[in-house]
Amino acid sequence: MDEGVAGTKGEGRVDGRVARGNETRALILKRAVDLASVEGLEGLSLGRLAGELKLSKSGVFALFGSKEDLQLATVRAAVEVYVRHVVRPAAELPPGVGRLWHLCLNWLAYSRDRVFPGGCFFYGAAAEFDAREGKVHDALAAARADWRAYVEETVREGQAAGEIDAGTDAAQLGFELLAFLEMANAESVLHDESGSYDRAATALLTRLRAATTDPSLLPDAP
Amino acid sequence: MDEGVAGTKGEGRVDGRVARGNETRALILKRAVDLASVEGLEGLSLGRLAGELKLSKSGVFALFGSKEDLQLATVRAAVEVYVRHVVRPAAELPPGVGRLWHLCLNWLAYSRDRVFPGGCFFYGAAAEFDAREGKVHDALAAARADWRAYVEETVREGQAAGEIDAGTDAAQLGFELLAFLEMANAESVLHDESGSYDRAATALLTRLRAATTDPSLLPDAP
DNA sequence: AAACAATATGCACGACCGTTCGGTTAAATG
DNA sequence: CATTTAACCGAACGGTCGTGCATATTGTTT
Repeated sequence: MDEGVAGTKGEGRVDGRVARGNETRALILKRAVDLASVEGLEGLSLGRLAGELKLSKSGVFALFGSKEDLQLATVRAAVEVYVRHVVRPAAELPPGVGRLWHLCLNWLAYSRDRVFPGGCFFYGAAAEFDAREGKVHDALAAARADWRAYVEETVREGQAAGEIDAGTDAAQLGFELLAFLEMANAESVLHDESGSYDRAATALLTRLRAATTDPSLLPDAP
Repeated sequence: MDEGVAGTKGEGRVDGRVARGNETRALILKRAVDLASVEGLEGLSLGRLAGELKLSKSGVFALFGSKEDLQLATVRAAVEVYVRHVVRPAAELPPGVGRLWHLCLNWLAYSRDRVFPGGCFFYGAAAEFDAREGKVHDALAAARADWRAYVEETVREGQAAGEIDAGTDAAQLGFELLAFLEMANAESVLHDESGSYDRAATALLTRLRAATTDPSLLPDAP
């Protein structure tokens, strides 16, 4: 069984020591996701993390158990940030092509605003572990599969709402939209430039217009 | 001054020692590009490289001068492979939308056939160094810029040949085509699957059909 | 044959890596 | 109160990393 919130039992009482530990863990992970987005998950080092945060290396180690577990925890922490910036705001909108469009816009903002200093965390991490084996690869593959499935579901909801052509292949449309998003991130980070986000927005809008039943639901220009 | 072919002077005579060195260098780089495509350019290690090839670590080191120079040489070696598999075969076709289409097909084959065991070398390497500074980043950024410029030039040649709409924004079309290619590579390598190449081909063909003046120049299905 | 140049090696270095272990401090428990 | 439990530290371990350096080997030049 998994404790949703660590330390909760019966009433809201929490062990003060565990609470302190969770705070430290969160502090470490906050730094870890930023570091990993630039240097990679393998570039994470217990010593460096401890040094920057003025903790002992063995203390950091003890809080996670192993480097691999630290990497896995870092991935989970990045997922939370991702959901907060990209998924949740769009979920508040009614299903339809507008929600899909804003999902894309949120993603572009998440990348452009450098929520992670190295651009999209998962772009870098997935590229780093795509051809390897192990738990970290599996966690990243699962995270990406979830994200793709969510986008496809959003497409299907748009179809159910009558705003997206019923004949549209949801997986195909998702593939193309995500391709534009990731391409924008890649170009922008590599060349330290932001024009690619406009290109992506143009491409996204054109593609969505071709798939919607009512173009007036989408803006004229990005 | 840079020697295009090392050791050439006056006639075609080559120093036997230099020739041997070049062979060893090529042997090392052959292994290095494969290794780096899976483990990353930073994951390259002189000791491991030397061990696998039964050379001494200091010998490998002396041949390149530093790890950074080894990485740069590895990037150059990967460019050669890339040009041989993707660019050159398409350059033999007449300018037009057909050349552009085959450029994309070559890329898909280059990725799908795992010319590098970890998928497209530059996808991984660029993601690894995109947010860093230094010569390796610059080399990768330059390589990618060259590739994009080449694709755009191919688009413009197609326009000059009257096979692509004159009103098409070459940079925008290039952006979208490359997005599909890289997305296919990313999905395929991460999930160890090959269906994404079909998706990419479908997307590419649809996009090219929308931009060409004569759809009969393109196949009906990928 | 002598002088030279380039490849390749063996050995050692300092730095950093993840990990282990014993010990200290402080909160919860009885 | 004493005891247990959890966070955290300091020091050390075995390994690997990139890098120097002195030297042997091999090919070229005069």
